[in-house]
Amino acid sequence: MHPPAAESRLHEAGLRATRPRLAVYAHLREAGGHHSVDDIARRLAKAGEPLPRQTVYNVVADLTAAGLLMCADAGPGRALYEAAEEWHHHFVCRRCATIIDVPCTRGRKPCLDAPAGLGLQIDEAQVIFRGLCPACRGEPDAA
Amino acid sequence: MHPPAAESRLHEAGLRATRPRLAVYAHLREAGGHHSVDDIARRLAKAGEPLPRQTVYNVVADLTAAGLLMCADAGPGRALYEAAEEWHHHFVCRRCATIIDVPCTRGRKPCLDAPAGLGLQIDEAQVIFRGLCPACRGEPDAA
DNA sequence: CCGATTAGCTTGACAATGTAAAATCACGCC
DNA sequence: GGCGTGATTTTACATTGTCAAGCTAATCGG
Repeated sequence: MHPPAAESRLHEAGLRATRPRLAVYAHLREAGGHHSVDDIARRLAKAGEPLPRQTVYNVVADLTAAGLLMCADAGPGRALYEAAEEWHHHFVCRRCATIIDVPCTRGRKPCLDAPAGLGLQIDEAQVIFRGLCPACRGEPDAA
Repeated sequence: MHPPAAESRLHEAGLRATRPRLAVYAHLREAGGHHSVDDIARRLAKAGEPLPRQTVYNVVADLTAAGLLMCADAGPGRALYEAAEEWHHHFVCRRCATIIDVPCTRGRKPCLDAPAGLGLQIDEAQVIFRGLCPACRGEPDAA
């Protein structure tokens, strides 16, 4: 689940393949989904690889810069990271706050163009869909 | 700049037109742009209308629910609010973090459809554009 | 006009999240 | 083996957001 490719990709980015980095990356790949920094730290601690919070912040920042991780935009609040290969968007349920990946129609960045005339140079376009997930649609309007 | 319409709109939403609410709303309309909660509190304090932080949180939540304010998605971190009438998106500069409004091509929600087959009921789609703003494009790659 | 009820405001404390600075450790190189 | 750089760890701190309880003030019924 955590191919040695991770090491090469780190080296390509000029980063050393250290234990914390491999651990965070491997964990995100195995677990899948979207996780906050403290979430990652907690899970790694349970898995017998406790890392200081600050280290996870550093690792996550490095790996994101190296392109191994993506920071998932899901509205204000904590930053969520995921190990993703392909560019995609996110759906956030208004009721249960579940996050569901939404494949990008184009599959590459930027997948959407901003209106011309503003002089903007667009690198990427992240879409956040909001609404009700399948599970919450079925339930009544209970709080 | 803060038409009495604000009062009627509050009443329509079943809310009382109290001083804090009018102050926050008027300030956001006058100042324009995107502001965090503490930002609003600081500015109101300078303007001679100090409000407790918690009150601003309450007011902002109420006004957002009433449709007078919008919560601007601009990535993780603090929540930004703005007094907006029309649905639009945001551009965030990678260098200077400036936020620029991007008009929505459709102008109504949802302005984008998620792929079918996931069973999602989409209410709205917020797009975050990232790249370089006109000012930062001209500058060299200095940090 | 007076009291009861309710919405809203205020206060204080707290938890979560993110950031900064400095010390220690480990690897690669000479 | 000694040095220098990158990485990790530790410590401390600032910011952001939330919870709970009490108080104020506006509204409604008498």
